[in-house]
Amino acid sequence: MEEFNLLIKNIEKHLSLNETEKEELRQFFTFKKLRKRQYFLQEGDISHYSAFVINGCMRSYYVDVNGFEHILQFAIEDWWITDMMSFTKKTEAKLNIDALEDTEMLLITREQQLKLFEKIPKLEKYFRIITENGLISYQNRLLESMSLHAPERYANFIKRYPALNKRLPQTQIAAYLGITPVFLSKIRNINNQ
Amino acid sequence: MEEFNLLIKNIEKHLSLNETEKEELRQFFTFKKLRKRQYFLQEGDISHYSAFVINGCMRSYYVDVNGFEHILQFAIEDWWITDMMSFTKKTEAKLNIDALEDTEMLLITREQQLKLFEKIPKLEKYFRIITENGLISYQNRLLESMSLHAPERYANFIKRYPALNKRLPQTQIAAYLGITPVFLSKIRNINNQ
DNA sequence: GCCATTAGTTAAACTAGATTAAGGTTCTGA
DNA sequence: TCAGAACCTTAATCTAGTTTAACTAATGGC
Repeated sequence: MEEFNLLIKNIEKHLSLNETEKEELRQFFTFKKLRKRQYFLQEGDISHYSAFVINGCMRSYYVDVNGFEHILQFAIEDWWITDMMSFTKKTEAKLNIDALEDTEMLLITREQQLKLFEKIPKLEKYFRIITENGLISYQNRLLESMSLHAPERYANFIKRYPALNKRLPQTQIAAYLGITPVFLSKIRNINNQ
Repeated sequence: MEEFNLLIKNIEKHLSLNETEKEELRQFFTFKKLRKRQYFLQEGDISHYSAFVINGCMRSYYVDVNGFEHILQFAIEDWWITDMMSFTKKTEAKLNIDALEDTEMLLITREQQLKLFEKIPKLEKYFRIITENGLISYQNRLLESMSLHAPERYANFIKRYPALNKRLPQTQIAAYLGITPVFLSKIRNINNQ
């Protein structure tokens, strides 16, 4: 199937697979489509799956006591997304994950993932690297949120994800930057003068 | 050597090792002591090592353009610390790491780590799990920094690390919470009334 | 195709937390 | 042992970003 090629390409950035391995790999994943606005995971549920996005766009976010959404991650094509805490420890998810656009993805359960590591041990390396990279990007995000003002954080966001800046509504970008849409509107306007 | 026992215990929380493996493991690590205030890593250098703390306390922090320090992580006994970006990609570190107390630790280089994975493949699992947990805690910290006010973040800090709250000077805790020492003083006083 | 919801703009009033400053205490190293 | 450094407190002033509100533009579900 066409969908697997993106995943295989992604894995092959880090290690090489022979044809048998590629064939085996497929058995461990299921394919799923989500409509725009559809939930992939809701707060309080257990995140049985980790998702690799083929196309479209997802987000993971936390809803605070006042009902405000705080976006931790966007995932477009070629990215992984899950609630890592819930996925690895089978605890109730604190995060929600839903689709911002119609989205296609490949899913794997934690159980299947662990079996996969036994069947094709080098995939443990792949997921270690993916996780290292995820850790790095959260660390970076935390660092920026502590040391930069909103206009600088927005400037970095544009530089890092120019496509997302055009593709996503301003409310979502504001919820990612940790500011209100009102203030993002102000920042954008100051930038345009 | 006595020092290795803590590391082995830590590994054995996640998988079991036989005596031969324990013996092999030792070859990959070096032992190091740091005096209080001594650097383990300076911004701009390459983080050749990842450190497992045996006793004492370290911190990783970022110094912003105005010279203010923002602490990303404290590491006391039984914790790992490094600049993951620099360690895995051999890029110039953005972070500084130094000792807040006299500290003893075990070090491993990235090259040795990768060799270790070949020699004892199940240790790749160990480091995958350690990295998953690191990712979870950064994710959690980001989430709190976005959705909670300083007094609530401080309350969580006390709950999570009661020992550190007593052990560390207020300046360091403030730099971890992302507030000024002046404001932390205020929070503490309001709490005591 | 229309009405209701969602998204964006602008501006005024407000607040969490920063900054500055001054005074007091506790560490530390030569 | 003592001088400078690091640490802590309190209070006044300031500011980045929020809140509220009133208006306009774009979407989408029936």
